[in-house]
Amino acid sequence: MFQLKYKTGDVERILGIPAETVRFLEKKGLVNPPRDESSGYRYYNSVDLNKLVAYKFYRSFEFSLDESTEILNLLSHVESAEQIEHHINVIQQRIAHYKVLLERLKELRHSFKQVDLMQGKFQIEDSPDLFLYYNQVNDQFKMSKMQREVTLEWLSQMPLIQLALYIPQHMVPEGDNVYFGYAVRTKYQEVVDRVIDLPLTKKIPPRKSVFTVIKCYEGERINRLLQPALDFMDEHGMALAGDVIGWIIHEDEDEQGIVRYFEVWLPVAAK
Amino acid sequence: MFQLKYKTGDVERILGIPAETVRFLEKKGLVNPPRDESSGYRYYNSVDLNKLVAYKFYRSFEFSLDESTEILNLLSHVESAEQIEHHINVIQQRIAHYKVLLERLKELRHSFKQVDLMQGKFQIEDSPDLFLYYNQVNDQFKMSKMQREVTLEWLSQMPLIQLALYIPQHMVPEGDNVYFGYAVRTKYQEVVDRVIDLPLTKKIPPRKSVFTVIKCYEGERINRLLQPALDFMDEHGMALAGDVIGWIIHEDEDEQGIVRYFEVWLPVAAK
DNA sequence: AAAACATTCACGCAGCGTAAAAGTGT
DNA sequence: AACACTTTTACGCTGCGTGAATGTTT
Repeated sequence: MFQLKYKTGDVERILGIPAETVRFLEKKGLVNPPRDESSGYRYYNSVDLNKLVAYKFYRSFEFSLDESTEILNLLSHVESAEQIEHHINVIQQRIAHYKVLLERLKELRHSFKQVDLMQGKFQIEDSPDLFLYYNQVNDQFKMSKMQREVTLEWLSQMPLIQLALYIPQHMVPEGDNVYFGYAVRTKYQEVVDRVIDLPLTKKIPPRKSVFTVIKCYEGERINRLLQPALDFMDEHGMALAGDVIGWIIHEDEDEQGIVRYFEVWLPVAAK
Repeated sequence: MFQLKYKTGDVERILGIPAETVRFLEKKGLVNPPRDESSGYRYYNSVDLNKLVAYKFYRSFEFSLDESTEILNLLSHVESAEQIEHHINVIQQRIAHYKVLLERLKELRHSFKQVDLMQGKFQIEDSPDLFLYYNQVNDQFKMSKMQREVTLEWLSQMPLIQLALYIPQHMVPEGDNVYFGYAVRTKYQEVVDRVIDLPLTKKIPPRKSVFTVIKCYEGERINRLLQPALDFMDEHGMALAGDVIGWIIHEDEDEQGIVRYFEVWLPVAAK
């Protein structure tokens, strides 16, 4: 009752690895079971089975198929140890990356919460400390070689950047010019290092501001929608004291059409 | 010199998104630029471009294409906020998962280091605290329905499990029986909870042991290779006091053929 | 003669990128 | 007429899984 050879289906039954997957892994060079001459059937032995298990083991660390196969078939224990060492770095970087994603996701969640909390309401707070760059004026994108290059550098820094807007003080509330681009909080130092010397990129220090959320239907001018914030300043003995910054939170659609929500900060000073 | 419409190539130049990718994203329903009737050329406006940027933004959080498209085109800001909330959980779980991987990788690194440090050397230490199951005796895999099911449950717990071996005390060094299967350290409580009541699964408490690394060429019997460890015990006034456990570290190939390294623990007591 | 296998092949998934062939714009 | 540009189509990548059509029987 000895059975030291296993067919593809046996492997599937014993290890739960689908037959076609086992054949696929053979094509990739992981195992190489001998064939029965006449039938073409593959016969695996216990070493093959354990190699398949070991393969699953390495794959579960997210080593690639090729890496796993190398470790199991090609590399000495010293070389494998180096691969593992390297993979430890990969995983550590991945953890670091996800931690940053998490922080940014929480910022994003905070922004979304502002929509219902702050629409039509006003609050005095320091504007975020950031660097800002724009490549779009109203509906028109800048297309010079230089602007393209700078834009690509900025876009490569997602998701640490925000899709930002910028309105010069003298365009509030009667002007029409709105500048769109990207912003990054200075706390994301690695991004700041990369954009700090780029042309058209400027530092916006935190300033005492009126913060609010703007609801902007299609065709409406953001500039004019800032009027209620100016009124709020007026009531509280303040006046606009600098350029407006902000960023988009979301685009919704309701019965009245497409609507965009923006967080905005309007710098203020005592009148 | 107004240009409010952008062709696919313009998008590529301005945003660095390859033209074919932009068309692909159209097929997926992210954007829907109008076409020039006669030429079939697509014309994008600034809203399209910003949607593509926003898409990249959400993708960089590892939202799927479908999720990103939903958030940008279908969901209200309240629904989007829920998606983000959910994604925060996803990312948190991913971080937790990678932290476990990292811990296990460091254990793996430690095992590989033992090969050069402990080959032919012996050390008294407590064996690891673990649960163990086997489904292979020498070269033969068990194929009963029950054993298959238990095996699958164990294999689903990778990479928290080890590919283990087990040698009954009376098989050392003269016997031939070696049992192969899987082990998990008791510190991985979530795995232990799943295997603790499975048949053929037994708890191996930590025991004072001789620890060493075995180098085993093909055809050699591990049982006999344990003799040096027994000699070491003898010299130090100890004797084998229980079943041997261990696990495979790696399979190498050198001039003499295929060689396997195992970490093994041989329980001891004073003679 | 049928049940229960095994084989190969093609196609599917995500999320694009690349290269080819044919048509268009200036 | 040259040349840059656009279009569609098909195929590649990773790591498999599924299903069909055909052949075998440890």
